[in-house]
Amino acid sequence: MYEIIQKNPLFRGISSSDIELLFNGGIYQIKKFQPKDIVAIQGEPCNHLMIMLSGTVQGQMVDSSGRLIVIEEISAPFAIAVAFIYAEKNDLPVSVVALRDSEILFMRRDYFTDILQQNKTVLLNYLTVISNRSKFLSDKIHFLTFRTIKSKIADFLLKQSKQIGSKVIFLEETQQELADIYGVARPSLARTFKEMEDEGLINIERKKITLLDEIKLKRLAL
Amino acid sequence: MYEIIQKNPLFRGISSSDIELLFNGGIYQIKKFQPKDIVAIQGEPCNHLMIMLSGTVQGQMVDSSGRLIVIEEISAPFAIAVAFIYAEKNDLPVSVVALRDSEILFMRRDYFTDILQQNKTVLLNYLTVISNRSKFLSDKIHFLTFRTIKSKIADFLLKQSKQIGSKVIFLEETQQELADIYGVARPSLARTFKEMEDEGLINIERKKITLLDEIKLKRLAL
DNA sequence: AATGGGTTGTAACGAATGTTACAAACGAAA
DNA sequence: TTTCGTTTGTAACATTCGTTACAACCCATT
Repeated sequence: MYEIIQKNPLFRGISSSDIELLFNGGIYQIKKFQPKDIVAIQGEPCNHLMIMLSGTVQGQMVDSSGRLIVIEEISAPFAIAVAFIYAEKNDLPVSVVALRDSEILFMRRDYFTDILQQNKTVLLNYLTVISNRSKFLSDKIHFLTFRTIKSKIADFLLKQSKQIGSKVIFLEETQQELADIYGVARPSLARTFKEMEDEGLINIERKKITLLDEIKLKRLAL
Repeated sequence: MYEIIQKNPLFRGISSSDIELLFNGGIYQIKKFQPKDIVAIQGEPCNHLMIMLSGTVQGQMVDSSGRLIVIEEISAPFAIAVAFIYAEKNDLPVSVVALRDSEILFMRRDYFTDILQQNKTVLLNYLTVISNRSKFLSDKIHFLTFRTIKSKIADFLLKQSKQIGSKVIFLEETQQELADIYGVARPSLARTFKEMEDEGLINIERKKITLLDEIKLKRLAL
């Protein structure tokens, strides 16, 4: 277990033995979840730090018409709800749902506060993690403000392409999963992909997408 | 100046004299801005903490079609960019524009880090501030995922009403300003207001809005 | 090879929103 | 009071997207 925790950004640079010392005294609890189990519910207060020990969960928001929007996926060794436990209104903004068999370590905020005060490295790590988190959320807002689906797709494809360093992208998600990430309807997504192909921006062969005109794509994504 | 800084949530519970000590040694710089002056530009790295000493600024995002989205307004004695200075990719997600004559204190991240290490109260304040910030951004995302303008308006009116404790709301913003906050077109906003009046949800007399059917409004806003 | 569940492609239609334009109403300053 | 810039109300039309439905396709299993 401590090897996994050691890989968590919060405990970067801390030795296994130090982690063992910090976690000593039964200050945590480990729960197991199966796929589709609900780990935490949108709107409920969040007083625990949750560290993924194995598996994957998904942060989901539901809007007024019942549409599902996937905010993010989190796998071991990362943590959930890091940024909320110290907020004055600390109710969770998302529901957390297990995608696979998962083990999650729960630690009460008080105990985590003790760790922060005991260990300066963890504290500085925490500052970085929570700042990155704000950046992530801001980027998400930026993404959601794209008005057209075409802009969202252009942004998504360019980021993917940059990340893997190739103009040929193999999609790992189904159209439905992409649609949930974008917060759009699946057929609308497919239609837009086709329009972009017709316009010569990309080439699509099922899951394989080739970027043909990056200049126009960049213009679409700002 | 120190009286203003003392009112900033980061320095809550710190005495004026202690603040004077912390800020001693020319570790900051004060700049003045006039309305429409640009304080910081979207996409540029952000290595300074900025504390408003007077005036008001606005955080704005621009999307691919040139639409302006107002993320927030910040006035003295609050701070700007608190949540980003420690992020690994610390480029600002918004542009900051002065709305009124403003004085802003700039402090390099290094110096602020020193303060965090010197003073535990400031550190704990910082954790709360940055957590609140994440909560704010998440709420913003939740708001942006409302698909219809009607839902956005319902959510906005209910929050306003709850805040002032009255069913009668006097709008402080122009329609254009509201449209920028919502990320919608101004005539679309006016049309939707009218539709909601036709449906008996609200009553509108120019800037005065009366909530008539809170149950249906709540259903719209989830 | 045949079957069946899931994924993708596509079309028709309606709903929501954006765009543009202009008139009416307001309010501050002359 | 008049004037002028700003704000609001409203309409017509275009665009984008959602909804629903169904066929084509893929692929793992039988």
